Order: sequence, then C-alpha cells, then structure tokens
Amino acid sequence: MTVTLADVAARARVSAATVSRVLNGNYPVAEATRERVLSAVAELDYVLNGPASSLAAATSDLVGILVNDIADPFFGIMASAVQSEISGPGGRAGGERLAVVCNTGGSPERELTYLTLLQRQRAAAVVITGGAIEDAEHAAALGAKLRRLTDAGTRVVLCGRPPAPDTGAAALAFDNRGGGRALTDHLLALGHRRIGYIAGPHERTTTRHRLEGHHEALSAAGLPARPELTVHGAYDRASGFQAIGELLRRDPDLTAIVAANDTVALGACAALRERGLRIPDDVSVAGFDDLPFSVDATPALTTVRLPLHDAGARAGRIAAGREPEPPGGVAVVSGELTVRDSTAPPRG
Amino acid sequence: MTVTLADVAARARVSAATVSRVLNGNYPVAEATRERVLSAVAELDYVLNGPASSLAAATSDLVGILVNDIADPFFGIMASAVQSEISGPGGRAGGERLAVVCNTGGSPERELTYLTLLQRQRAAAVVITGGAIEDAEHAAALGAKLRRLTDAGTRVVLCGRPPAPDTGAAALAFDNRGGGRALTDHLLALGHRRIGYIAGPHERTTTRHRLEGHHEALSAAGLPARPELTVHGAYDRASGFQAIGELLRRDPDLTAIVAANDTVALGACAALRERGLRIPDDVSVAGFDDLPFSVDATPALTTVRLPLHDAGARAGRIAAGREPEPPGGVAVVSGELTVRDSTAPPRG
DNA sequence: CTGTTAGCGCGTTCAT
DNA sequence: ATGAACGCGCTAACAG
Repeated sequence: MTVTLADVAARARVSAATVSRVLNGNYPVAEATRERVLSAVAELDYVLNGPASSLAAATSDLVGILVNDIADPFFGIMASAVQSEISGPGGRAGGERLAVVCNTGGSPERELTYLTLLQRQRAAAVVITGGAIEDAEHAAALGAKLRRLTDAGTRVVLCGRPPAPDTGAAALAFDNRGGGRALTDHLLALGHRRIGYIAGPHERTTTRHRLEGHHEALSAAGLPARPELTVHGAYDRASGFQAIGELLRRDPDLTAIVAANDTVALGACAALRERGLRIPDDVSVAGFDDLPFSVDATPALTTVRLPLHDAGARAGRIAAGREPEPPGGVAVVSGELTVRDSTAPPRG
Repeated sequence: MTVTLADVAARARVSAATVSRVLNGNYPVAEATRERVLSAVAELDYVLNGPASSLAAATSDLVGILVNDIADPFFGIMASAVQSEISGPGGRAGGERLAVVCNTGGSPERELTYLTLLQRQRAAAVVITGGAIEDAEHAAALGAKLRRLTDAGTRVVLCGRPPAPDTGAAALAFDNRGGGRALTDHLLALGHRRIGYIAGPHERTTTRHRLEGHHEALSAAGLPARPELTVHGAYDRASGFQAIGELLRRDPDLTAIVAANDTVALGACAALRERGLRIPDDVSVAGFDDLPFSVDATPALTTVRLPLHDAGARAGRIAAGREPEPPGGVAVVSGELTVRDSTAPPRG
C-alpha cells in the first residue's frame, strides 16, 4: 500500500540503511549511490514515516510553542519569529522542524497538560512565551515538569518570562519593571501627578513587574502610594474600557492613564473618547508592548517597545541549537520607551 | 531509563495490551484493573510514547494549519479558533490533538513542503487558510498533493479559500466577491465617483475576487472602468502607505479609497493624514476583514466583517471529525458590510 | 562506504 | 475481560 524505505532500497538496489543515511545526510554515502537513491525516492514518491523515524531515533522534529492565545499579536509575533528560526542543521531528514502551537489561555492546568503532550511527542524543544503565573503549587509542578523535559533532552526556552531556576530551561526575560518605570518617569517628567493604572490580571509576573516599575517611579519622585488608582483586569480591550469608568469615579481629576499593555490602552482610549475627553489634551494615555497597530492609533500611542520578533527569533535559534544559551542561562531583554502623541503635559 | 508500557504493566500486574486498552479507552476493561493501571501510570509518572503509538496505529494526533503568517491577526484568529476545536473524541489517548502551525509566507513551494512534512507526520488532518495562488502548475501540484493526503486518510479542510475540486478536500470559502461589491456599492450610494483601489498581490484568489466585486459594483452603476486607479501591493501597512502616493498622483481628486484589507487601509490612512487630508471629510477609506484593531482606528474603519473565528472553529471541528463536511464539500461564508466613521459622502 | 542485525514502544489481531 | 505474539517503518550499532 504505502511506500516504505524497503521499497526504495529495493528500487535503488541498496540496503535500507543506506537509504536512511542518504535521507538523513549524517553519514558519508558515495555520490553515485546517493543519486540512485534519490531518484528511487522521487520515482516512488516516497515520504518518510515520521513516527517510525522518531521512534527509532528517540527524538522528533517537533518544537512546541506555548502561548496564551495565538490570536493575540503579542504572542503571534513571537510564535512567528520562533517558527522562522527553528529549521536548520540538527533536525532530521531535511532539517525541517515543525512548530506545535499550544494555546494555554493562561491556564496553569492547560500549560501542564500541553507540556505533557509535548513530552509524549518527544518534542525536540519547547518555547514557553508570556509571563508566569505566581502560584507556589503550580510553580513547583511546572518546575518539575520542565526538569523532566530537559532531563529527557528536550531544550526548553522561556521567552518573555522570568527564569525558572534549577529546571535546565534557558530564559529570555523582558525587563517589564524597567519599562514600567520608564513610562511613569516620562509622565512624571511631563508634570503629571494624578496617574491611574490599569493593571493586568493578578498573579502574573508580567502584571506585577510592570506595576512595580510604576511604583518605583512614583516613590522615587516622592509621591505617595495611591492604591485606589490601580485597577486590575484582563489583558484585553474590554478591560481597558471598563477600567476607565472605575478610575474616573475614584478620581475624576486624573490627568494620565497607564495601561497594562497596548490593547488595554486602546480600550481605555475608546472609553475616554466616549466621555468626551480628548487625548492627550485632557488625559494622557500610555500602553506597553508596541504592537503594530499602536502606531496607527490616533493619537499614536506612547508605549514601551518590546522586541517581540527578535526575542522570539533568538528563542527559536536557541531551541534549535543554532545559538548557545545566554551566559548563566538567562538574558534580560530591555524595552524601549517610545514617546508618541498620546502623552503630553497636563492642562493648566 | 524511560518508563514504558511494559513497566506500567508489570507494576499493575497486567499485560501491556491491557494498559494500552485502558489508556486508549477503546476496549472494555474491568473497573478494578482499570484503576490499578491508572495508579501505576501515576506512580511511575508514565507518559505515552507518541511516535511509537502513531507508528503502530498508523495515524497521529497532529493537525496541520497552514497560514501565510501567524503574526498577522487575520491568520492568528483563524488558527486560534481551529486549535480550540480540534481536541475531542476520535483522538488517541485523551483525545487531545496538537496544532502544527506552518508559516508559508504565501510561497507555493513552502506550501507544498509543509504539506509533505505533515504527510510525513501522518497528520490526522490539515487546515489550509487564506487565499490560493493562481498558477496552473502550482495548482496541479497542490491538487495532487491534497489527493494523496486525503487518500491516506488525512482530512483536509480549506478555510477561506475556494474549493479544490477532485481532491477530497472540504472548503469553507469566503465570499470575497460579494463583500467587495457591497463595499463599493456603499461608497457609490454615498455619492463617490472617483474611487481608488489598493489591491493585494497579483495571482491570489482573494485579491482577484475582492477586485472583481469592486468592478461589478462600478459597472452596475454604469461607471467606466479606470484601471489606472487600481494599484497592487502586499497585504501590509507599507503597501497601503505607498499606494496613496501613487494613486493621488494618478488622480488628485479621488474622494474614496478601497483597500485590500484593514491593514492596508490603516497604512493608507496614515499616508493621507500625513498629507493633511482628513478622513472621511476629504477622503473616505474602507478596509476588509474587520480585524480587532479596526474599530479602534480613528475614525473607526468601514469594512467588511469576515467571521474569521467562526470559520476557523468550524474548520477545526470538520478537521477533527466532530462535524460533517458541508453538503457537496463546499460552504460559502459571507462577509457583512460594516459601516463606521471612515466613510462619508464626498465634499461639495 | 555499505550491508546485517537488532531493537525502538506500542496497537492489534487471535486466543483463552 | 485479559494475555501472547507479531509487526508497524525506521535508525543505530556492528561488521566488513
């Protein structure tokens, strides 16, 4: 029925082992036989059996990518970059590696489930994107799982997430704290003193670090902490939209809003506009990430640019073994304050 | 070294076959032994060997998703939806299926390469998103490849692409022509007569169909064809930005612009603003797709809403065998004209 | 440089 | 309801 290695071997009048060697290109094979094999492959329209190959070799060409949601450009950009860099030397026949994208929805359970599924597939590597969930129990379970993966030879790279010590995983961590601080420093320098903060979900490192940066800036400026000016919500547009109502109720004289990310910021902008408030004349707004649409918002959004593509590409290369891990297994990736038109000095 | 079925069997004092049956849940197993097996699995921290399982069963739990670029929300949204629907009954141990996302970059060669790679993996199904490339040679090669896949038992679903007759592939085709026509009809009804069109790349069904809809509307209104008012470019922001310069040079008195999609439209808006033209006062602009950011553009973008999530979800269910194929293997998915603030009657 | 020999770990008959 | 035996298709020693 289906063509196998043996069929190709027979056609090319060599042994199956030789065909395998030609296909994987790892052993020296005489040019003449090589060509004979390749034409037999072409003539029979032979396609290697991946599962059989992976079984025998005890490793696959699959690279897992864990994301919260691939529909969110924040993750889409990283996943795309990872995918573009994972193929190359080291892979099986042809060096092509396949990206298995797993939407965790930010759920700890699904994160673990997908890691088990990737372990089952004997994935060559796993890239985990996005911030971590700060829950001791989950952290322990995740750490154990990562260790089992790395022990089994799966390369694990954390992209945009703090290091996981003693797991064997490499980490490219975003400097969310520094970015958060730079953003609030910018608003402070413009003269803002009443700043509302729309934070992400509780218990996520990304949320906490960005918020800590905000607080650092405030306290460095000698401003008192005003916890009532921080509201939490999801990393989505609706959250930003709703938060404006709450924040304005708590302090109608806010002159600036910092959002957890650009998507939230856009929701906030929409809510402000709906109330007849002008940006940045009445209220300044800042985001985080610098997603592609942020430059096209009106006014163009002040934000912190995260090199999502570059970080993803590097994670992909590390996952593919094409680039060494960063020294100590950890590299910090900085964001860059990107001032545009949505922030300006407060009125008066 | 690594725990195998046999180890679990020994621990549970049953045969390997029984363990397999428990894990796959396809055969009746006594409740008592079932529990014994499951606790042995837990105690030994056993993880099924996917490649071995796939080899023996001659099928895998992998579902391929071909996209132009997963970083583009147009594809990200569909891929996310596919992914959310592919798990469930019919899959191996646990029913969990994994999504293999392949960025083709719109290249015919990579499209074929990835299909071969998925064939190699014995993928359970393949979902191909986005428009097709109109090249006879490639169409033939692709058709042959699809037929080989379906013959081998891989379910193939085209999502947002016209049917591929005689390949065994199901198709959910977007009504790009109807959407394109509705959009231009809308502009015509507003009174526009000089309409520029920024089309996508040549040789793509999506480009051609949207453009044909545009021409249908013009000719139904008795307007002469003005080929010089159509420029082609990529489906990206830069293309829209550049096209404005070209179109305005060809006719400085254009009152409306139709873009290949929302991303292109945003680039066009930026270029218009840069020239001091106001939208929609001086020039109306319309997009296509209704991506999430389009409602937040200022002014909010008039566009044709494509149910990307729903279409992807349906494609996922069909791929997973959880929903029957549409009658005749083809379903047309309509877009919905969504009028917002970027279009208005021309001045004067 | 090439052939021979063993498995890789699991699913699936066929018995019982 | 359970076990024994075989084979899925390939890679990796080991010879030569």
